[in-house]
Amino acid sequence: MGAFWSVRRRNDGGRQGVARRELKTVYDIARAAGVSAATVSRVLNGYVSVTPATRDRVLKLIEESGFRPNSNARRLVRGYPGQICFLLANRAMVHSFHSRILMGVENYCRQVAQDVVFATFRYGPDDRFPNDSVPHIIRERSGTEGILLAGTNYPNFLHFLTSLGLPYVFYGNNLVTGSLELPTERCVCFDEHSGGALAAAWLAGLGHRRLVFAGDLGKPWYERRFNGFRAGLAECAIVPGLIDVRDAADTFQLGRQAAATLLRDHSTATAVLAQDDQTACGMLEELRLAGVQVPADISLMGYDDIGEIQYLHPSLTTVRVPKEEIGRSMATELFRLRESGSSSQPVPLLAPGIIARDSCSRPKVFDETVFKNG
Amino acid sequence: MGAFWSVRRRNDGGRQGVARRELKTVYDIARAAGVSAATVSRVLNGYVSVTPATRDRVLKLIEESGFRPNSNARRLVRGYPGQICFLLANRAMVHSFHSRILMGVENYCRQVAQDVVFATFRYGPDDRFPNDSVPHIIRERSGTEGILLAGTNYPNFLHFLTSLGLPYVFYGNNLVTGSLELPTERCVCFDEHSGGALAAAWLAGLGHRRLVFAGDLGKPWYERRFNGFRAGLAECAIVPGLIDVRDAADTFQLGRQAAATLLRDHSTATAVLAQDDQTACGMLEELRLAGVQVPADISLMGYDDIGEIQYLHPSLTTVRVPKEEIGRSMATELFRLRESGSSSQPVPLLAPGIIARDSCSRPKVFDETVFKNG
DNA sequence: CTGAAAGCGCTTACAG
DNA sequence: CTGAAAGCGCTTACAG
Repeated sequence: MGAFWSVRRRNDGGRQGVARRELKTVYDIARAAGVSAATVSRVLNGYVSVTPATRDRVLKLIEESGFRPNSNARRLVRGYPGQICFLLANRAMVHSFHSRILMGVENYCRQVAQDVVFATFRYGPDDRFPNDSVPHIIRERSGTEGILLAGTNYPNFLHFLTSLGLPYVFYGNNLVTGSLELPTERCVCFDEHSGGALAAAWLAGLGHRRLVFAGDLGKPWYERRFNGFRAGLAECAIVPGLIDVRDAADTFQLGRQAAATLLRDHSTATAVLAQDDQTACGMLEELRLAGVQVPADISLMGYDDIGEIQYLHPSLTTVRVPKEEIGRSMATELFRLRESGSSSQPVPLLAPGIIARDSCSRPKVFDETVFKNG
Repeated sequence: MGAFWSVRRRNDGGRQGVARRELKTVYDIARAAGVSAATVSRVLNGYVSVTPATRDRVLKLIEESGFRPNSNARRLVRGYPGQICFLLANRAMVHSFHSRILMGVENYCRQVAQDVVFATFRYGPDDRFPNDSVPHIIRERSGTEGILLAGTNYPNFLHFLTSLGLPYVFYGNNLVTGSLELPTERCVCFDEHSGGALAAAWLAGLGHRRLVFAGDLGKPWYERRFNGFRAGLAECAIVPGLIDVRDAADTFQLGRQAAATLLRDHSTATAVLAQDDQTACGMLEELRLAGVQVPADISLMGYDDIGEIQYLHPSLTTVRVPKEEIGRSMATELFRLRESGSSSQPVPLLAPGIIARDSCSRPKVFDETVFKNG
């Protein structure tokens, strides 16, 4: 084995940058090419004001020697960091939802040659932030263009970043503001309310008249989904039932509890919107155990469109959330912030959609009055 | 709303670093404190050779002004990057498995005050790597301490990094070497073979005598799992059946196909080890559709311990893979590489374990001969 | 214990 | 089109 892994380290003609000599700085290249460091720099940066002959000579040396410019020197002299920080707050893991946001960020940054620093941070809504408690990248200046705040956040940390003069953009859907309104500046959101309304329209369109929302209204984001759902149904003169579960160990368990409540207290319901996909998974499980068929006996809809649910049986109809787009939008917004100085106009809300799969169908007892009233 | 978000930006006594004056460099601090920049630097770096009085004066200025040192200047002069790069190769997303590895990396790096740059990269096993095709952070020098290679990788890229003189450590389990042996240097692996053997011992211990492995042996990592499984069973004089499916759209579908084959060709089997958890999910689904009960009719075991499967019904018994530990080990190994110059000794294999849940039980027809022979 | 000075490796006016 | 020189903001021998 050693053989193979060594053998291939031989000089392969310079094509892959095996060092012919030690040319580590622009001065080394300059000396070898018989030009000044300034000229090497110009070639490196693609300035047109360089004679082709000179340029070729320098380029050849660079390629042969495998020279790569020192990024810290570049950043220091250019005055900008060339990096942004994706900060996942108050989460134990990169779950599939935030993973997609991260991918959106990374994809955009790759195109604009910016590095993405990944960091995590846990804090409470009333914490202060002594210097040694915050992520390393925040403790120094010019380490990052700014912060992309994902995960769950509270106003205290946003204020802290403001006081630091550190630009940031946050994922707004999971910001906990208490009784305060969501700020619209530096905030990237998708329209949770209209996602709920879309779900309402979808289920009502299938002919459902007796609908229920199942979720934890203690969380503002779920409350917004419910409000949208209710508003959407109001247009069809329908008032949804509500199963508000707040004390579950996790959202899957919450779903199971919600389904138990559903069977007990809402036995005439023909369709349910769960607060999110994971909750819907829990409900599906509990319904199965109870011998209730989805969608034959009841239609079940999720919210988020996490990848895992397409493999459920039945596959889950859900509200699509533009996760990659959220990431991309957060990144572009941060760079726009730099250009335009301080806070620009509010970022437009991103629009959700419906992913139709197998967990929703027309209700068993089709109610003609829907169309008479509609 | 605007009110709230502005109001809190007022000076809160300097505690949160609201700038009293513009003190942006060590020279500014030095002038204000009546000392030299060198002394400010000493305070910043915690040197003991500074008079308490001087130190306090400087510290006070730093705190009041919210001064943070320029990280690029520090890195340039110190000569090390203060960052490492987590490179996810040939993957469309951060799935839960790699997400846990990333968390292991980030957790460790946070403790040692290193930033983690997250990047993705797609390439083929025969690609060359012209400068503009590789991730930005690789194109410059001193941008990173080295590369942590996760995802699926091929030797050509490792050789390329070697030729660049860029230190790296790779996640070995998903390295595709063709017919070549896995290198042990710079390689962090968990012991896939022994995970398979553990699964074998577990199932045999439950009394199973007719067992099957379901997976894609075209992938070396699944082949290693199978080999371990077979070796483990050999100790009980059992030869497992094999369902080798190679043409599935994804591992879930692969599982469904495998289950169909199982029912058709291995109807006497009492236990199955799936190549991974996702495959087991597919099998579980297909078995359910066929009216086969798990574990009553057949025991089913996964491999990986991804978080999603604990909510399955029945919850899935699986092979635990130390994902966070893999991440942590990759990071420590990279820093060790820097200390000890070039390649140190091989990294020890990380050990898998068994997570016992509900999908495995004793076989319906308990075969006494197991104990007679064992 | 502290300061003056050099230096990290680039880029960019400023001249020519 | 090209070079000499200054400067980005730190840290670190070297003196004292």
